Amino acid sequence: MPQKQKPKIEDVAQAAGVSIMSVSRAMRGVEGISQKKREQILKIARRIGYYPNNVAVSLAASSSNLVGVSVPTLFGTVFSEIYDGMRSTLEKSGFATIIDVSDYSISHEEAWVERMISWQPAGLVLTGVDHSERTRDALRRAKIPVLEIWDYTEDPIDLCVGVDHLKAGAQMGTHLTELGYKNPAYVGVQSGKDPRADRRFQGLEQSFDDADCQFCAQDRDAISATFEAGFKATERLFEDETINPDVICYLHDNMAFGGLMYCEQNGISCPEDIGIIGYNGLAINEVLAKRITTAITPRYKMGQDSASLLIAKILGAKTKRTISHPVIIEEGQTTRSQSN
Amino acid sequence: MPQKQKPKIEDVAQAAGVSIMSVSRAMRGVEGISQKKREQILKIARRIGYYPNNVAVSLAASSSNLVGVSVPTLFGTVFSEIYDGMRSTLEKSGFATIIDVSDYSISHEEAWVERMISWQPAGLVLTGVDHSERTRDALRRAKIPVLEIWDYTEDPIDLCVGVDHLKAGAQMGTHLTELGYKNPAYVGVQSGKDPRADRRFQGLEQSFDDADCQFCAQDRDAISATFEAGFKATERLFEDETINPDVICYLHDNMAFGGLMYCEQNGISCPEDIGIIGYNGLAINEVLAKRITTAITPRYKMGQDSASLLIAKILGAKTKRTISHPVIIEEGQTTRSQSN
DNA sequence: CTGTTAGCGCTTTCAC
DNA sequence: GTGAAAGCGCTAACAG
Repeated sequence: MPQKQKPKIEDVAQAAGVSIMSVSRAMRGVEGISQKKREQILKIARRIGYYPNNVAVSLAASSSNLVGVSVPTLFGTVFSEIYDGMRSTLEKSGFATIIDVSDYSISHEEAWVERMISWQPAGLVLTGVDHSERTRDALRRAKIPVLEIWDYTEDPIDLCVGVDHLKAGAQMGTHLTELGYKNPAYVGVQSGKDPRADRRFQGLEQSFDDADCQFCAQDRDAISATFEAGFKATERLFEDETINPDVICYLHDNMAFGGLMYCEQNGISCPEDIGIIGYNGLAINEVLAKRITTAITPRYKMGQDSASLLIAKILGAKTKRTISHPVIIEEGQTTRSQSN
Repeated sequence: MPQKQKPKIEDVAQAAGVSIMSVSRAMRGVEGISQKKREQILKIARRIGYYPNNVAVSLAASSSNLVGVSVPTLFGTVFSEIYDGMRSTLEKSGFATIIDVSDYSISHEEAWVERMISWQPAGLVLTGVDHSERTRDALRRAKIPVLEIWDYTEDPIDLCVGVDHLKAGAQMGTHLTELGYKNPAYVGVQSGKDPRADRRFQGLEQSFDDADCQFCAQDRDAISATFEAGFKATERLFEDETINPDVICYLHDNMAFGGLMYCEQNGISCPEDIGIIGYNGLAINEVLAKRITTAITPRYKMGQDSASLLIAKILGAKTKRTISHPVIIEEGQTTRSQSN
């Protein structure tokens, strides 16, 4: 019969006829107790429905099994997938995650980090490598393992697992110039909002520059990278008769899909009249008659790797500090060689 | 100059020349301290960079500002959107969320609830109304406010905000029979995996039954409701020449989109040869030439309402126990009247 | 291997 | 309005 009140460690100790320290050791699976006693205690704990109070555990041990994760958004599946990979791996090692959605705001992230540190988390995961000085300060002082994800730097606060977006942009640009595209347009969001997208854009620019081309237009009116924003931006692009791109580079597959839809619905043939390239390699691509040319990012895997690295660091194991994941250019049917 | 060590309440008290109790009261914004003193203390706290240790706060107060949220999946944007509405509302009231992804497993949920209770959360949010007896037991004993979301019941554990999926299914079915469809097929996932989808299916069945029709086929091979699963299931459906549906009801818009793609790529005209109906009203629909007929669920709003209700309950305010959100049938271009 | 003694940093309670 | 004392439930450090 379970008791009325929530059982505490003392109740287990009493029921088992041992000290609370023995129960503590048994529950945590640490050394310093005989195998026999441990099993007995665990059995009794289960019987009376005892679960350690995590709050008390964390206070006494001065650290919790919480990991704080800050992502800019949960829309668009990109961060959902990264997070999912991370969460499932962390969970296996007994960590729980507290999530934050910063909406791409550095100051939001800053406030969250400060609040989060009050939970004495075992680790913190931040998206990107752009943080406020105050955030860096708080992190430094708290001495908590910090992992930066999605973006890549050789010189992280602590650990970094991500994609070199500058390089990814350059790869895409090179791919396009090799196909013979000469007059690219760009569709994205407000400059400064998404640093990774901005870096990819720079990479694209460099590659095109190397081929003596430059962007004939940039549409950055969108607030977020949705299907509809891609559709609308493409509409604006084609309504302006002074520009005449041969390929449109979209921030993201979802925007690219919106753009593709605009073209199909307005008699613009792709890839004949216009090339389209996205980014990420999202699931929707799998079912399209005309698969979008894109750069595939290994999101779930990245999440898993991130978690492994962070766990290693938390447990004090030696690990590399950074992992850079390459993107894979996937040639779809929305681009083709221009040399005919 | 901030100190080397992480400042505690005592440091603030010393710096301000008051007792730690005054600092405690000032920080929490509770009564029992003069306005003047409070402001002084807060200023000093800010200056030396003091943040209350949440773990200690929670232990002493026997309750935390954490809210646990369990969702079956983060793919497909449905739960991301609900969660986002919830999170943003909770955050405004100072709550942080710990998320769980149960992968539609009741036993996973059970284990998580038990672990989560150890954090003395202010509240718990569970997806659906199907839980193990042991989960219900643990919840009852913990006396924590519990909110069930997405599904709907008049008799929740505690609070419930969601959609009546049986009714939603029936609405869709009635819509289809009124259009004159007589020979429906169903595409979903394994029966028992997603109780809400099963309930919608029942609703569909009832409506069709009322019109003396029944499902000519059901494809439930899929493990999850992805674009690709919808595509493949549709392929299987059309490869079987013995069945000849006039409309396919999909578990979810993503599957419906996959199905639509299969049709377009295989010379099957929609809505001429086959009708298609989805569920949820996802963002992708906004940019399609042929918008998918669907039932729109107010996901973000539901998240906000959920959070408001839970917060009210946590703060001890009187509120209604349940909110049922209606779905809105949106007639797209993938169905049409059959009476010609 | 086992148990005792001090806290972890804060809030509750109860004096003043 | 203010502060001293007594925990919240558990673990670290030590002693046996």
